[in-house]
Parts: sequence; C-alpha cells; structure tokens
Amino acid sequence: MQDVARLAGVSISSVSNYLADYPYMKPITKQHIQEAIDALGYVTNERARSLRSGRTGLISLSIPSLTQAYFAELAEEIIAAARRRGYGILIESTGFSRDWELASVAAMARRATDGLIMSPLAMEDSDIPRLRGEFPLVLLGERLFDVPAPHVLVHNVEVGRALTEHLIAAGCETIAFLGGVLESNHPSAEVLRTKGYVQALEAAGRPVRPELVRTLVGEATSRAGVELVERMVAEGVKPDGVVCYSDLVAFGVVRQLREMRVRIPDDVRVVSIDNLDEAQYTMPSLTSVELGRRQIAELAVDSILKQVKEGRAPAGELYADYEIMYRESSPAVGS
Amino acid sequence: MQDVARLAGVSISSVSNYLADYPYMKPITKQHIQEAIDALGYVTNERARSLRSGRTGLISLSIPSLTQAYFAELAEEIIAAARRRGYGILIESTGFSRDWELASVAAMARRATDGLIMSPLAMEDSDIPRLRGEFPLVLLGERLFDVPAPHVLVHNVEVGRALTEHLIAAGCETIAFLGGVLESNHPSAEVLRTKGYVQALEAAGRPVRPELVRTLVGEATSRAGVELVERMVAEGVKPDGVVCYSDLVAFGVVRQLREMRVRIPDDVRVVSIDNLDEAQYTMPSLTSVELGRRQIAELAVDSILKQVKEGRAPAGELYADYEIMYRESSPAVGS
DNA sequence: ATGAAAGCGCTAACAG
DNA sequence: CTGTTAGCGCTTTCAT
Repeated sequence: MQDVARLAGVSISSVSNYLADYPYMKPITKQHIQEAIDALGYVTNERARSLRSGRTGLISLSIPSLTQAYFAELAEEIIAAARRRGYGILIESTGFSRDWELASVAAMARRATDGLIMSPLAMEDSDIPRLRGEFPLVLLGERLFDVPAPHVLVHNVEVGRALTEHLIAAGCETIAFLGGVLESNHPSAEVLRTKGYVQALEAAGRPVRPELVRTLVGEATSRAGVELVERMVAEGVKPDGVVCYSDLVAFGVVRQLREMRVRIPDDVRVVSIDNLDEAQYTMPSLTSVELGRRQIAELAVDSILKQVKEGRAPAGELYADYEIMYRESSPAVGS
Repeated sequence: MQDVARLAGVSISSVSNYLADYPYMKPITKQHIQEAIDALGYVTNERARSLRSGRTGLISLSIPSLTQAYFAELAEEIIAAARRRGYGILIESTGFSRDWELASVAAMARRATDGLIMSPLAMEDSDIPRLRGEFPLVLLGERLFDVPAPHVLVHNVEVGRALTEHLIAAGCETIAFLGGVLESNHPSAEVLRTKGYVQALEAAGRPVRPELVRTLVGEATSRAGVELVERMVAEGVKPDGVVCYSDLVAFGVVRQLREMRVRIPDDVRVVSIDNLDEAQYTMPSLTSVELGRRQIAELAVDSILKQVKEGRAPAGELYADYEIMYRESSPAVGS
C-alpha cells in the first residue's frame, strides 16, 4: 500500500480511502491510484484489514453434518447468500455432538470470524448461558428458545397441516404420518409437523388414529422409511395417503410401496418435506415441501451482518416461507 | 495480553512465549501466567495473531457443489481432517463455473487463508498460469496436470478394473458399463474408469462390445441411470452384470431394474463407485467402491500444512487407496 | 530464562 | 479533498 501511494503520488490514507469508496475524492486522484494499483498488482491484505477494522469478512456456520443432504443443501445456500454480500463461510461440522457445538461457540471468543450461524441439536438448556455474549449469533431451528439471539424458523406446523389438507382434498380416506410423534412437549420438527397433521384431520372432522402415526426408531434414513412401511402393513394398516417426515424417509417409503406393488399415486399418495435435489429424480418424482432454504439462508446471513454493525440482536423469530412442490407421487388437485 | 502480563507480573512477551509453548521457562512463571489467563478469561485474538505470524489457521476448499453428495461427503472429511490439525475450512462452492473457480484462486492473493484445496472442473489449460504462485495449493482429481502443485488422485483405472474383475469372477457373462466413455483422450474419471473396465475384459480374453458401454447424457443423476437402463433394454441389450459410473447413477439403475422385475443380484449384479452414505440404505444395498475419502482428505490437508511451512510443493501425485464394499447388489465371491 | 522494542499492513480520527 | 498520526493485539528478533 506504501508502494501504491508512492507511485500514485498520494498518501497512504488516500489509497485506503479510495479502496473504501470514500465519496469526496477527485476523479483524477482516483485514476492515479487505480493505475498504481494495476501497475503493481496490489491486493489488500485481509489479515491486516481485519485486525484493524475488527471485521474478518467471515461467518462461521455450525451444522451437524454435511453428509445429511438437507444440511448440505442448506449450507450451499448459505454460502451463496454470504458470497452475494461479500462474505465467506467457515463450516464447522459438529456431528450432533454437544462438545463440538460448544467448541464452535467458544471459538467465537477468538474472533476468527464475525458471527455464528448455528443449528443447535445436541446442546442443552444448561448451555444457554454460554450463548450470551456480544458476538453476532443466529440460531437455526426451534431448539433453545431462551437464547438472546434471533431464530430462523420453518413453519413446521403449517407444513404438516398443508400437506395433510392436500391429501384430504385429493380424496384420501386413511392418511398416515410416517416419522411423526404424537405425544411430546419437546418442540422438535417431528412433533410440530405431526401437530399440523392432527390439526388438519380435526379441522376436517376426522379421527386421529394413533396406529397411523408411526414414529422413527433411529435416524431419518430411507432404510427407516422402508421399515416403517413394512411394519405398518404387517399390522394390517393400509393408508391411501402418506405424509413423510422427510424426503430421505419418503425415498424408502416409496421404494418399499413399489416393492409391494402398490401404485403411486393411484393406490397411495405420498408427500414429504425437504425438497431435496434428488426428489425430482426418483420414480415417481416426489411431491415435497420446499422449506425456503434460500430464504432461510438470506435471513440468517442478513441478520448476522446487521448484528455485525449494531451488536447482538435480541431474541426473535424469523420465518421462512414454504411451498409445496407438486410432483408425480401426489399431483396437485384442482380446487 | 497486556492485562495478563501485568497480573502475572511478567512481560507481555513471556505470555506470548508461554502460549507458544516456549521450552525454556520456569514452571513457576508458567503457573503465574496460567493463573492470570484463567482469572481474566483471556483468549488470543486470532486476527492479530495471523497478521503478525502470517498464518490464519484456515484453508480454503473450493468444490463444485455441496448439493452433490460425493463432494459434500468429501468436504465433511476434509473439515474433520483439518480440525484434527487445528485448522478450519472455508468452503467456496464454485457451481462448476470457471469464473468462480478463478475467483477462489484470486482470493488467495488476499491472504485470507493459508492455502487452497481445489477441485478444478471448469478451468481450462489456459488458466494454468494463474495457479502459479507461492501459496500452498493442492488439486483434487486428474484435471490440469501441468500445474506446479501436488495432485491428490483416485485410482480410477484400477477401480474400474477391479469391479469388472469382480463381476467376471462372479460369473457374469455380459457386463455393461453405465456412464462410461470409450473413446476420448481427456483423462476424466469416466474415461479412466471405462479404461479399467476394458482392461479387465481384455485380460479375461473377452470382447469389448460398444453397445454395452452407455454414456451419460447430462449430469450423473439417478434419473440418468433410469434412462440409461430404459434405453439399453429397449435396444435389446441385457447384461447380467453392470458397473455404474457412480452411486447416484446406480441408484437409478437399481430402481429401474427392479421396476422391470429384474432380480438383483440373481439376474443382474450391480456394482458402483463412491460409497455414498445412502448406498447402505437402498434396497438391495449397493456394492460400491470407497474411494478413500478420508485418506484423500488427510493427504490434501497434510500437503497444505507442509507447504505452509516449506513453500509451494512441486507437481506430484498422491494416491488414495480404494476398497470395494460388498453388499447385497453383488456379494463378494469366494475365490 | 525473561524483557524491550519494533513492527505485521491496514483503518480511522482528525487536522489541514 | 488529502495527509498525518496513532494504533489494532500479537510475534519475534535481540538484548540482558
């Protein structure tokens, strides 16, 4: 920068001003500086800039695992949203471990990044005090509500309700929820989505039959979807409409139903949530809810950037819009 | 740090020495410093450290897309490998675009990270000069060989050969390669894997029948796999063994074969490459090659760290070991 | 075995 | 509109 200043015949601070788009500057001066920059191939050293300015241009993203397609696709959107704003994303994969989640919070004190977007899945209420602090923070999902920071949320209840309403409108008589949880006071995605399912049934004056709500045993994989269908059918439960907790589960559900020669959507309609890339490519393609990942990404990044300027934002809820993407497994019905 | 020094009754540089594990230091001094650090809750400011030391503790990872499961899972391993060495990973998703790939190279001049691990898929030979420079660099994959930097590679030819040999040993008479490319001088993964397939057939004294090598039209999705099978069967080509270019393609291949009531592995054995997480969960589970993602990750990160110390390494090839993971779609055969 | 001093390269008041 | 000045918080010789 010294060299640029010398070559341009100006002071070092004019160069700095130029780089910062300082408005009051003679065009001729600008031009000289630009020429010197080009001649020397100068690029600013981000390390020095960040020490002095207090900003790194980086945001930490702490998510459970990139191996889970939903998180990978969300990360992709967050990277894109950050880049549009001139920011970079440092990814920390926490593997559903409380220790790693806490580690990524602790790392904020080291000021290697300007803020943290995190999906706290393993942290406990007792860890909430550690999330206090001045650093910009955004939480993804409905856990840990008492943290003094904004939460970016998905309309889980409404999504469950909308999908169920769609199946009702399509004429389904017996609607199952695979991967749901009926009784619980923990506000997990499963519970909330199931709540929406129940609301829709009740609004339609239908009974909620517990044998139609099948809870996942382990992780939400397609194998789990296969098993859920096997067990349900073995018990003689035969729905003509199925809401799946997630696309991964739905992939297994669809596969197993076809295996059993059930026609989709003719015999059974299948709908799901996540709208993974792969949902377009299955046979049949899968009707699924786009949870607004792009919007989630933008809300989260924008909130961080705002907090960088104005300090930690208070607790609050930012909701993303969802959309049912109708595909072959359950086409839209004309209203 | 000032405060810590004052409280411990030592100089600021002793604190720095302590933090750097300087060996010649009285235990009592160390203890005082540690007490002061604990009392004040001091943590080093990484920004200042990196300005002075020239190291950021971050590595850039430039890959096409996290939406592609293979890259997402590779990224996961690289993040883990970096973390084990105290490093963080900044992910840049280039979306197969040459401009974004070049941007992530250009960003290195800004010194926001210590090195770059990149998968150059869209860059051209004419861009090679831009990859010259002093910054630590590791290339993933077989493209752009004339770059003066180490390449981390997968034994593509051998993998294609080993899978084909396995099918031959299993008694398959008619072996197809779905997603292969027979004629080409570009050393892409498709071409190399197909070359291995050809080698195995020739070694077994079998003819290479061009109608058995089906080239993908668009991206390697499961939908493409479905279409490949449809077209092949429509042409009357009916293999009893299938090597798929990747797991994603294989998912579609398996789905379509079952759709056509072909039994796997009884009528047709199916093998593939990538060993995605999902390969264990399909029906039947998929025999697939683990390309040694973990080793790829460690080789790449270690090379970067070595280059951080010793400067850009010369061109060279680092190979990861592969392993066939036998599953239901083609169980191992007793030799 | 410890301390003093000199910056790393840049930004941000503030003065002119 | 441009230049001077004073550091950001740490590491790193080099003395002692």
